[in-house]
Amino acid sequence: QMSRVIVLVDMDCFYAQVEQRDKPSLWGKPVGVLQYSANGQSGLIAVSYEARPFGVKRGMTANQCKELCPDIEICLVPQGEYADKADIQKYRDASAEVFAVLGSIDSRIILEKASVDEAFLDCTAYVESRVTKVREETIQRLLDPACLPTSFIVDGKEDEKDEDETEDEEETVDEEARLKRKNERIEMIRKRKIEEFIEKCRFDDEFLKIALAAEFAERLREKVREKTQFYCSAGVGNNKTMAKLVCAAHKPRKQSFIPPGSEVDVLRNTKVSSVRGLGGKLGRSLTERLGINTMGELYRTPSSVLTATFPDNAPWLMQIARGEDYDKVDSRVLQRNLGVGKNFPGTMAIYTNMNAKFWLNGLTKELRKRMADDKIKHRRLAQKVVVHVTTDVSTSKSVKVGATEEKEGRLFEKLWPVMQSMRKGPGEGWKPPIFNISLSAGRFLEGLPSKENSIIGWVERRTKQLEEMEGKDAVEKLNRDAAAEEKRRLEREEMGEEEGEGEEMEGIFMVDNLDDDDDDDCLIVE
DNA sequence: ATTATAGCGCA
DNA sequence: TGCGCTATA
Ligand SMILES: Nc1ncnc2c1ncn2[C@H]1C[C@H](O)[C@@H](COP(=O)(O)OP(=O)(O)OP(=O)(O)O)O1
Ligand SMILES: [Mg+2]
Ligand SMILES: [Mg+2]
Repeated sequence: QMSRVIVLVDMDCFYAQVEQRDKPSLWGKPVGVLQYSANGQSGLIAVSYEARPFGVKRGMTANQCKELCPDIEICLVPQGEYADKADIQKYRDASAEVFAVLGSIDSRIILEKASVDEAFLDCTAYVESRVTKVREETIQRLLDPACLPTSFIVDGKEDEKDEDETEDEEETVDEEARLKRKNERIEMIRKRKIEEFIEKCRFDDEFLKIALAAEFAERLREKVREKTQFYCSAGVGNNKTMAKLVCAAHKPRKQSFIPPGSEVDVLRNTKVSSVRGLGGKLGRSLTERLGINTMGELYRTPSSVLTATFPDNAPWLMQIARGEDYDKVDSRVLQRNLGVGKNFPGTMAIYTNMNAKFWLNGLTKELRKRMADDKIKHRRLAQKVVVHVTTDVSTSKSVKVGATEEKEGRLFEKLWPVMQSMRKGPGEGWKPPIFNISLSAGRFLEGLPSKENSIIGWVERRTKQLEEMEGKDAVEKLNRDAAAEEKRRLEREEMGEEEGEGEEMEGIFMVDNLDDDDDDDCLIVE
């Protein structure tokens, strides 16, 4: 089949950049983002590039990283409102800003949200439409050094000759000058390789399509930077696996692409564990059972051996080793489910009925807030909530269905019995002890009942105004304010009795009236 | 390390 | 469809 052109965009030290933007004095400084949990368990979940040369790594405690990098600035992940837990909403909001840019460029591009900070883009249709343009003009444009200013070719021949540091013959006293000359040489090699690549584009459309996607990615990244202040990196390849792999080759603030046909060379010395899908048990068992450490070794393993050892995975493994991957870019920017959860490790485990109820209650409130946000923002309602309880040995899980629509206010009453059904022990105690509770809402039904439309309509009009006047941040806040109001409405409903439709409508009318008060952002006037 | 998501195979 | 399990950020 026709070859595809895939781009993977991944934000650089994403949460750290969010904190740097929040507090601009942190730009250019070593920054770590620390996730607390009052358990005393806490670790870094993001580390700025300035801190990485010190050896600071994700997972380290504040003390550990202070030892390696005394000047590191530690930022804390916000805490939840209802439960003593981390709340990463601010990073989701920042992610939404980035995706607004990614989705606004060209309607022919298929966009898949792969995580809070990365996206796959299928640019095939877009580049196909540009391959047909006058070739010489395109080539001249691409040859301009300003066209691919942060691009690197990755062909698997990197450590052949002068590419890496061949130490200077002469003894230099001036460390700075030495470094400068080294960088100049790296930049020279970079430019030469790009030129070689572009020259191939004259007669080879496969090369040209990659180059056009790289040009596109340069512009896209610049636009992300303009609109959000965040830097990112990108990888370009013929499939998701290669795009993702090559993105990591040059980071931060850079992008990389593979000359068509060099995939196997790029993979040759790649550790299996760094390939998407092989970072876990499968990759480990490749090493343990067949002694395979690199993708080159996997490539050379006879298919009979692979089939005998991994019958289910052998076909996929052989494709991936050849640099082939037929996984499609799935046009999807919204999450399929949303959840909250908390660990209770070791001695923090939950042993009592009361404690179980306490945490389920807090987590339910956090979930309900998320559901209210999602409802306003995406106009959809979760049809299913899953309660997951991890105990001693077996991780038990149970689900709960039921039209959650409009019943969010009674969520806890619904979930508590589900949770109790997982209790084995009688009386006050809870057996077996619980090490994790997580809740997740999903199976969304698109669209809202028409009775919802008043508040939605208000948000829509207000969104337009704010976008013009104040930008994306204000819009995110507006959505949350509206969700908060929605939540309060549900709480009133929960409190009490039948609760008149009148009061409800009144709240919304008041909101409606606010429309003309153009300087008032507040939704609630009670 | 902790807290999120997504997707697969099986019954 | 529910559940356990795997993989990833
Ligand atoms: N294991 C984890 N647990 C919790 N949060 C995580 C974990 N891994 C990553 N995150 C969060 C914080 C990261 O800033 C964000 C994006 O992850 P990721 O892209 O892997 O790293 P990064 O963006 O911090 O650095 P890089 O520049 O290497 O991409 O997701
Ligand atoms: Mg990243
Ligand atoms: Mg990432």
